[in-house]
Amino acid sequence: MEPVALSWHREERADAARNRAHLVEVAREMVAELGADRVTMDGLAERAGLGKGTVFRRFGTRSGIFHALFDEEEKHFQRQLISGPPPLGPGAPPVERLLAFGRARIEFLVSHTTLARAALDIGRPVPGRSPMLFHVQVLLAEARPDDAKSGALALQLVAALEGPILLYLQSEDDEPGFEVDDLVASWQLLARRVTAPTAAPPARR
Amino acid sequence: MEPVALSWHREERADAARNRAHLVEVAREMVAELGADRVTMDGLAERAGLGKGTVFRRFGTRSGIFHALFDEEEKHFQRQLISGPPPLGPGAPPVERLLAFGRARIEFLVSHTTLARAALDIGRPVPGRSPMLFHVQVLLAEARPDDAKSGALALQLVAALEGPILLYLQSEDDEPGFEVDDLVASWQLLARRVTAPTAAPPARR
DNA sequence: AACTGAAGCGGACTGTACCCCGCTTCTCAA
DNA sequence: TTGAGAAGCGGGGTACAGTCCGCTTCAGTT
Repeated sequence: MEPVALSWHREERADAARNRAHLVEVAREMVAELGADRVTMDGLAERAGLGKGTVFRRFGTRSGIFHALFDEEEKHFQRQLISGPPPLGPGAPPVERLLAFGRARIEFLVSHTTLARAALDIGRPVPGRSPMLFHVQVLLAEARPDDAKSGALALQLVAALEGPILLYLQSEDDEPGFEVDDLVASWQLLARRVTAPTAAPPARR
Repeated sequence: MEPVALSWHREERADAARNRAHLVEVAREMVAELGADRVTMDGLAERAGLGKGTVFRRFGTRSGIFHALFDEEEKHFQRQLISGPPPLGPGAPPVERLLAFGRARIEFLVSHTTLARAALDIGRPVPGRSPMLFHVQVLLAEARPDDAKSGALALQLVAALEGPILLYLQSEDDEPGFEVDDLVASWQLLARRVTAPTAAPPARR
């Protein structure tokens, strides 16, 4: 009888895992040293002492590398959300948590802008099942159980949060653009108003 | 006395303008025929009977081509905003216009997704002075003169509108993802609540 | 320990975005 | 009409992302 595949994913082989870890480490060095845009696949492979094929096998695409790097940072952030102290973590009322989330997320993204942007891959868009999305959706549902059924609202709030930094705003140098505090304040305004109890029944039409 | 440069931009030379127009035309054909991702600079140059250098001189970058194509569509859209019939154009109360804008913009982006995405260029982000941003900012200021001072709110609402389509959503094929109607409905909810008269004075803190 | 199929590896190869620079064409003023 | 300088043009050159496939290494099995 042939072995039944219980998990969809066979474990990564030991040497492969070793190489992945090493590549991530070297990549981080190179990003720190040269900036993300000067990191090339060939350069990374060479400096890591591995073949180019290996790099691509591990990360699939150039932005895959930055995605991997960024993901490590994300994990720290997510840990705050699920087991950190309130109001960011559990234990505060949903709206409070939403507001805290907004500030924390914006500050996080601002301090990781280059990586976050380098990790973006147009054509293969951000996975629909992102933890950020889920988090906002849950909080939203707690705060206003009536709406938010489709998840579109959560998606849009996340986009309102991340879009300006990922997509629209000149990251650094030259003119000021927007201040972080403005973004935080106005997202919090948005979140508060969306979750505020509706005074009158929703307008006809 | 040497001539003073009154405008920052000397007019484009006649042959150059001719070439640009021709390139745009050929590019549009090729996009329709092959899909945006199979349009190459060399291919475009060859099919247009021009040198590769010329293509780059005119559009600067690959996504520049799609940007040019997309801009033409945008112009039609913007015309609706500034001189079309209400509620999209002028003549309706601001909140009505905002709601109409949301629907129109989402439908517009959905029907031009591939071009819009191809026009995206990470690294050189969307110009801060976009007409969309301005439009939303004005309507917002009319509806709620008290807040929206920094413009961040308008930016975030635009991001909420465009982000899901440009960045987060799998554009076509496979599973449903989100329905356009969900996006429209929930953005309108967002817009309505943000502009709704606040019941109580803004919460302390 | 030896075997074996799967997983991983390397690096030559390909396609393409973007640069460069000598040559051509335009524009405008005299 | 012509001369001069600027703007535009072409296409070969470069660098890099991503593919391919024959060889090597691993990890269970006997």
